[in-house]
Amino acid sequence: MFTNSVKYAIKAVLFLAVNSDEDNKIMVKDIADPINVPKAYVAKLLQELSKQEIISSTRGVKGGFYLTKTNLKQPIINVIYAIDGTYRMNSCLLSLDNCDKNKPCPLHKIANPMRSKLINSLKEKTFEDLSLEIQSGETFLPL
Amino acid sequence: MFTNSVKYAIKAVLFLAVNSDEDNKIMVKDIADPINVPKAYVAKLLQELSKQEIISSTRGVKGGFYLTKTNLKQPIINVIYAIDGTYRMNSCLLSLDNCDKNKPCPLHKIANPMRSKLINSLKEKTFEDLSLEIQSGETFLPL
DNA sequence: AACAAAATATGATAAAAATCATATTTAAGA
DNA sequence: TCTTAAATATGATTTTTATCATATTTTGTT
Repeated sequence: MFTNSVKYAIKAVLFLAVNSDEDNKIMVKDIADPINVPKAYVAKLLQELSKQEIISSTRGVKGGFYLTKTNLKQPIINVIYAIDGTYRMNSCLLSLDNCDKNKPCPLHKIANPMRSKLINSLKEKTFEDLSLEIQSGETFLPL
Repeated sequence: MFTNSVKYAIKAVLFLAVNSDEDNKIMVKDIADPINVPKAYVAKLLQELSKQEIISSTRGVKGGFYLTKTNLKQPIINVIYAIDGTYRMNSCLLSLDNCDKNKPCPLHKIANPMRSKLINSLKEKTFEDLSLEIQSGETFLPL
């Protein structure tokens, strides 16, 4: 469904959502382990997310990654688009370019309503929303 | 979502569902082109599906691939499981091994109901069902 | 029986994704 | 201003997926 990169990126962002803010920046080495992602790999992903202003960072001593209030308001789908691009999430199940409502592929009717709903949820739910659910113990961000 | 291999395999199976039967076997070279998949690639996939008895084949002169009545009764998910295995389709969106109803990951609530529905549809719909929809012009199996 | 036409088995190559490594730049503190 | 600790930029390596190629086996036909 998602690439490893996106999965890791989402985990990292949610970890930041729960554990960081402007006054509590977190270094790569303190993120990688708890979310169970190789350090060098997550470093690269965080750098990319930072460049795209999905998350925030400062370098040097006392630096690290963190989320601002503004960052927190973003929908989770931003992470997916930033790392995987938009095509993968939005293309037809069989990757037929001309598949649409008027000329649906055989899996369109089966899959599309659900895919649309999923995408909408991913556009609706912000980092903050998901962070609150984790903090309330409704959901879990494990190893 | 799916690998290319699964996409190609589904297209090939549906092409056979519409165009073949015991008396009308189709050679690899006559499948590859209409479904727009490299010949050597689809050959390998068809051989694998045949070995797993998802589809039927005979070799030698007048041979080819085809679907029996029994083949046609199978759910489309069989193709997915045969080519990609079961893990990819069934694992949690974040690939967390211990994600379940009791300890849901942050995306579980968003994604799982829809994923379950999709999987159920793929288990329900047979090759034959989809073939009939194509033949009736409801859906399309294009390039 | 010999030939030809098909799938099958096997493996080689190419491209993409995942992973790892490191020199450079920036910022804080002594 | 020097040192140190962090992200950043860049790219190398490994693994997986996608793709291609071919010798072997089987089956119908002559």
